[in-house]
Amino acid sequence: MDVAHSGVLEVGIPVACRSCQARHGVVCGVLSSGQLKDLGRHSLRRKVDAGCEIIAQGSESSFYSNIMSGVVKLCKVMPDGRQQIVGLQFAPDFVGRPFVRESTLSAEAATDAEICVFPRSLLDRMISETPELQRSLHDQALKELDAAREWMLTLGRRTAEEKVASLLHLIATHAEPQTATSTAFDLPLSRAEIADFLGLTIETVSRQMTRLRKSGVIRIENFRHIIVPDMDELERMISA
Amino acid sequence: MDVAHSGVLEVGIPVACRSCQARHGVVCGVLSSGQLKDLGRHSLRRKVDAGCEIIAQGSESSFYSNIMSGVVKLCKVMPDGRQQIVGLQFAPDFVGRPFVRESTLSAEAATDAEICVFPRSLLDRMISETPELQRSLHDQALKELDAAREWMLTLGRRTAEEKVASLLHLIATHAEPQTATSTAFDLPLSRAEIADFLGLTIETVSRQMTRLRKSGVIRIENFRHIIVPDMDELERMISA
DNA sequence: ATCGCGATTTGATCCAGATCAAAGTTTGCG
DNA sequence: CGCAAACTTTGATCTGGATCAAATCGCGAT
Repeated sequence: MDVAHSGVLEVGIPVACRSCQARHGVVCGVLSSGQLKDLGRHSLRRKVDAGCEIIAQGSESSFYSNIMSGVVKLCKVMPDGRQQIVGLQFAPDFVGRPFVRESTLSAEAATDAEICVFPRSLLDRMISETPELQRSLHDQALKELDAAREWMLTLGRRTAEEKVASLLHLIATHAEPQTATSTAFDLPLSRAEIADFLGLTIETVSRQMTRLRKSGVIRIENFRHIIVPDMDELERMISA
Repeated sequence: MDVAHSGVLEVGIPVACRSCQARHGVVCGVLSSGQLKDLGRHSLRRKVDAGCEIIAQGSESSFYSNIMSGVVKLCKVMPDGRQQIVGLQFAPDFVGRPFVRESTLSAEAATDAEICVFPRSLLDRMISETPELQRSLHDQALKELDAAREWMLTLGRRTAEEKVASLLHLIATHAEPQTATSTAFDLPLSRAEIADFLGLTIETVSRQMTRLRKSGVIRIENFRHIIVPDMDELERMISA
């Protein structure tokens, strides 16, 4: 995936990583090379393991990130422990909510991932000053809004089988490589996480998965690796 | 509600309305008075009846609107007719998706409403040129994104009773007037629309409504008019 | 007023998906 | 290698909400 497209340019000066122990990152910057000077010393590339919480729900976070590789899940949990994944983000998405101190959701690496971290104060200022950056973040917000609303339809009106098919379609669409019709990919989510994304239980997810396998829509290897022989067939299941 | 806050200023020159038959509107404009001159002759205020479709799903729309009064529902429908309301908008929200030709959802007046209509081409240009407008639309997009994600939690993880309580809470929160704890309001949605917003059937909505009434959380008059004696109690039901 | 029709409520029954329970599988670690 | 803990699948049963089926209510038109 072309990272430069996202408005993120990698500069490549190796530095010690301040926030994660025993790892090192490289500096990266945002948008125009004129601004790289500003940002250079304040941002860094960082590796995070699967399960690592990038932003905690209800906390104030003092930084933003760009996803360089891997998958990040956005999650809301209720006081009694019920939880719902409200979005998946892939490279080169932006993580964090501009202009607002406290996050209403948590962001957690679903797979091992690399992110590029920026201090909030700096980036907030840059957003106000550079219209292209504002526009690029506005575009991503609108894209995420479309995705969220599409998922509301899935959560509210689709059956368990359609939900699972929708998830597979979503992942397949965002995880290359794919041939013309046949697609293979690794699921970035466990069964429990899939259940939390679809508003189902793990048992139901598992059962629908076997159902799709038995009906020939997908093949499963290693729990995680999925093959979709015919994407059209998968799309037909979603009736969309 | 303070409409000027939204970046919309009403100018108040009466003109014939081009798009709706037998009605008349008044010109209104966007943001700074310097730009009003530009926009003045191209936008108009318009009354729409409940049920009127402002933007059709899958169509290209050539205008944007601002809601001056009333409630607008955003709706997605599947080929087989299942449908899901994916958002409610109140004055002074902006309706329409900047920069994208085709809408993935329909916008329909849920109540009689007044909207202020702008030609797309003009506003797209203005958005690019005026950072405050861009910023204001960016903010609304982020607000809608938060609302959509909150609703995903409701759709995926709450029970029917909690869903209905969540809806009442949402409406109560956006429809004044309210005293310290007691609140009264008119529902802008029919039972069928509530069902489509909550991912339930009308029968379940009706049953949960009576349940809330019998347990004393709400009082119902006229199907449409609801009284919440104690908002705290309603909030406790949502566990949020 | 009364009629008629659509919206709402209420009741009876059904079923998709949840819950409870028990095997497999996979992975990491001593 | 072998065991333990976590994850996944499969099975049996239960249940919240859907579906099917009547009433009842409210409202505009005659």
